[in-house]
Amino acid sequence: MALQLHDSLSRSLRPVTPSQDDGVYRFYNCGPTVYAAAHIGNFRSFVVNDIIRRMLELEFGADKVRHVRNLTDVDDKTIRRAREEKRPLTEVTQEWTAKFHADCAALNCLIPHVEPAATDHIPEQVNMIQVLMDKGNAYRAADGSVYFKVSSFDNYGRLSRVKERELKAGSALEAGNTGKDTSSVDADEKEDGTDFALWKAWKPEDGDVKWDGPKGTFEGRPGWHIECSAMSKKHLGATIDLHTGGVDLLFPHHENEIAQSECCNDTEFAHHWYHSEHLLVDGKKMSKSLGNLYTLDQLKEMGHSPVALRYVLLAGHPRKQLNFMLSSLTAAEKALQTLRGFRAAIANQTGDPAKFDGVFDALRDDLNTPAALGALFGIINRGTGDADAATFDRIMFAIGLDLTPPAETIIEIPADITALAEKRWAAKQAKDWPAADVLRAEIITAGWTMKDRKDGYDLEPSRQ
RNA sequence: GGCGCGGUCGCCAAGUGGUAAGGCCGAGCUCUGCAAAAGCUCUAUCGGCGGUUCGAUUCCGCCCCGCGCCUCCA
Repeated sequence: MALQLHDSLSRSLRPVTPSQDDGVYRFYNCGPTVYAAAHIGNFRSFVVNDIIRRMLELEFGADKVRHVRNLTDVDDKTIRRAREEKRPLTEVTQEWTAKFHADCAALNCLIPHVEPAATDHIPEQVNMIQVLMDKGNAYRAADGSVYFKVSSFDNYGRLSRVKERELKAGSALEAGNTGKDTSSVDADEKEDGTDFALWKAWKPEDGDVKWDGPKGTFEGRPGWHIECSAMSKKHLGATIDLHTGGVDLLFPHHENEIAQSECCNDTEFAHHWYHSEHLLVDGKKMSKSLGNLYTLDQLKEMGHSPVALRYVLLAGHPRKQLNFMLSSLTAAEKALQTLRGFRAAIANQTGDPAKFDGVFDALRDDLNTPAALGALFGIINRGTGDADAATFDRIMFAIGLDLTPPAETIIEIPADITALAEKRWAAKQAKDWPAADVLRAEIITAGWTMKDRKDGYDLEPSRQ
């Protein structure tokens, strides 16, 4: 079975194949906006993309995959953050980029081949906007901003099936079920409500964040969507094999990218579109207002490991909303232990690679990670038999689970606890069971767990 | 209002037109003085009502409930 992925444009499962003669598969994954720590929902999409990357490597070879993921380092949010903290924009974005990289590493994500930043590609974006203006697909508004003229692109709305972006009677906004502030939406200067910004003229609140714009426009900065069009073209070419991101990017972001790129390049932008679904927390989308937003650091502070989070993210189908619960992390830690135990049990054993075919089949079938995990445990439950260690490791590579046991944390054991443990051990050696039991109870009360071995014991702090 | 998704064991979660994977929790057992660890065993008829079919959890229709996007969010 060949690798197949769902394609959002045709809404069907389509095989994944390189379209260019060099056999290199090119894919672009919309990356983070670096203004704060990414939350675990963001990481769901990056982990899913990491599995795509890994599956592509297994499918075509590591040297036949080109993976690009951008960094959005200039937009309203980054600028606001810098202004609030009275720091230069680059200082803020570099800080959060470093944090993002650290989190990705902790989650065992492979590093993209290219990680272009928007601010490093201003000329490319300006050029693209220039072309669009020259072709009549974009216009300059009175304030010097440039907008894309949606009506100039017939295919607009094909991806999202949203033909009109205007507010209609009965829309969410009209219905009043929104408390969001729409005053900052740059609607004033647009010829049509559906048009979107390619270039945003400088405003006082932008501070020193500004660049020269296309000819005849004012200083300013690029709109959000254009960076992906420009950077994808620069690093992967006018037509790419796959473009990915979270569902929320489907509209307007990806719809707009298609419009810009296809009008500019006169060729298909992406052969294949893949969108991962949202991670929900306690049944709702994460949001600061609901207070159900978690970062990797927060989970670590609660004593959970990044691998456990990765496992939890794998436990749901990537294209289905996944309901995250903290208890899932505990379940994941246990499952991971089983995996580690199995791996240790088969050590360097060789066996029948075909034994694990079901796991790879599930993965190749639109990245069905939960089914793959199910198949894996099904095999594990039938015993170590002729399990092939190398094949097992390939599975771990594919889903990116690092089974290396978490580094032994050095824990200071208080002297009084050690003393109690020594006394109990002595009582046990003397077969004075009542005394031993009393001492065990005392140790437990003190918050520690004494685990006996044949030749000694271990002490661990009791988990809350 | 438009577009889309989902409702499967206590929790998480796959799946198929022929009576439902897996993980966690729980229960019982084995092994250990106890505990821990490990091993074994056990636990669902798939939101509701109709329809199609020899047969539906799986296809169609309606209803109920939940979620997402439509607003520079992964």
